[in-house]
Amino acid sequence: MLVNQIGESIKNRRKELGITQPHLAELASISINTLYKLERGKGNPSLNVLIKLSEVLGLELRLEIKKKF
Amino acid sequence: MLVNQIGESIKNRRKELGITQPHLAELASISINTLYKLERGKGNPSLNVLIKLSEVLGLELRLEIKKKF
DNA sequence: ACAAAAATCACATTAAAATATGATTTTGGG
DNA sequence: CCCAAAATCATATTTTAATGTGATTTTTGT
Repeated sequence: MLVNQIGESIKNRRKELGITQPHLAELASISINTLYKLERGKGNPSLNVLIKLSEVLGLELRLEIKKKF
Repeated sequence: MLVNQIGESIKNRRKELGITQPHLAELASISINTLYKLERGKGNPSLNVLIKLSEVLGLELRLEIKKKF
């Protein structure tokens, strides 16, 4: 999973839940700037940021063995 | 998934493949110090570091909707 | 048992993420 | 159409991840 794909997933999930960037940022205790960059595929977020967002959004981060093709 | 769980997964996968920290660090183009900390659950690795390691280790990072319980 | 490599750890430095702020553009509801 | 909120973006500052180095401990192969 690439950086911009993660950003897309976060954004889509946020939209599904009908929350704004400012609201999500506050719920996850991160700055709106960090969230904005992440959603746009800019930057290189830390694992903690991803984990915090996952918790708020009801997502889970998994590291699995890649299926061949 | 928590930070130390990710570290464990990386370490376990590395052992499975029979690679050393110095070797994996070189293959993934990260410092052994960063890898060491990650495996020990210390620190807060960036997404790029996780992606690089995933590629070398044949893992994939996924962000899924959490199953209830 | 020995030696060499690997792993663990501390510490200092560098690079970059995270934040804060303010400005501009876009969007959505009334 | 308005206008207020949201989103986008740039820039500066603060915080911290990533690195480099060296030392110590642990593991592993012979």
